[in-house]
Amino acid sequence: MADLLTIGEVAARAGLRTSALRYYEEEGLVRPASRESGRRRYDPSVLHRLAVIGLFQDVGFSIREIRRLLKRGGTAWRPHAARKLRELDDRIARTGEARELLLTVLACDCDRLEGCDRVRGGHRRRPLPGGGPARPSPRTRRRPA
Amino acid sequence: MADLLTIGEVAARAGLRTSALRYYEEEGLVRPASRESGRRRYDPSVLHRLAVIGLFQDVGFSIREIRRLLKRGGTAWRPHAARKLRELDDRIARTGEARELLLTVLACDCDRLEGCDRVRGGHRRRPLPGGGPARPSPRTRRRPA
DNA sequence: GTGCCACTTCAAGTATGCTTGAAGTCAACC
DNA sequence: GGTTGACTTCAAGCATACTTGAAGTGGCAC
Repeated sequence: MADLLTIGEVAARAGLRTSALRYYEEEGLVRPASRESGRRRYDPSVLHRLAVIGLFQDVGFSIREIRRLLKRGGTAWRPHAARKLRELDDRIARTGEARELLLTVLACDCDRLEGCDRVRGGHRRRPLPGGGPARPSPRTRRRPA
Repeated sequence: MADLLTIGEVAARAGLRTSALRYYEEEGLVRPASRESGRRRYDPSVLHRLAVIGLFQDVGFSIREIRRLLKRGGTAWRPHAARKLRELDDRIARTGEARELLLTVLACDCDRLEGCDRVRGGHRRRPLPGGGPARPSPRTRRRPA
């Protein structure tokens, strides 16, 4: 059965621009689609992959990180994934803290956010000298149109 | 008492570069520091503000959004903060999903991530036509050095 | 056969969040 | 007085994740 999708259909269903799909292909996030007279034809399963990509992207992984996660089996894939898992735990904790902070200031009406005592301790970034990237460094996702 | 900090000291304690601090001042995230013969002198309280900024930044808010949140009292500040709160709830949920997904693939050793059934449903991006920004669009944070 | 539309490639542009470089200033130490 | 080191401003550069524009192609309707 040839229930393949055009790039326009995939884009519409995934909530992306066609340019994003071409970019993902170029970056190796999705396999190059088969062609019919030059035009891309996608297997519907690409939609699921795009959902996974979108999920990881939303939670702060860069395209290169996602590519590494999705290309299983590379050397040290497992430690990489495990590291990412710990990052997610960190991220969940920080997001909870931010949520608490926002709740507090929404509730207490105090004028200075700084006095709220909510953030003290535990929020320092790692020192500059050495030690690699200080943070996971989430990416910028462009909103469609 | 003049226990004010130089920009270098603030940077070291906050885990930032001095260039970031100047940038934050320029962008209105922190008030312009007082000057001593041209050089910035910071009140130590700026460290707490920087921690708050870092926290919100880490959980996906842009500098402009953070500025709005920290400049309380502007028109519609409260609805803005409330909206951000809902965004955080979304983000926490999605991060949890990503975590589950990573856990699954780490555990099950299956070769295709697509078959894991973990992400189906609920992960579509909003349709393109109208409706404003499809996503909160977290920012890129440069890692120091 | 002539529109038209969705597609193609490729190069260049955009927004965010900074960093880097050039050129100069200030205070302190020798 | 000279050098050093941390600072100053300003302009330009960079990475990420795409978008946009130009110029052309393929197939279908009329």
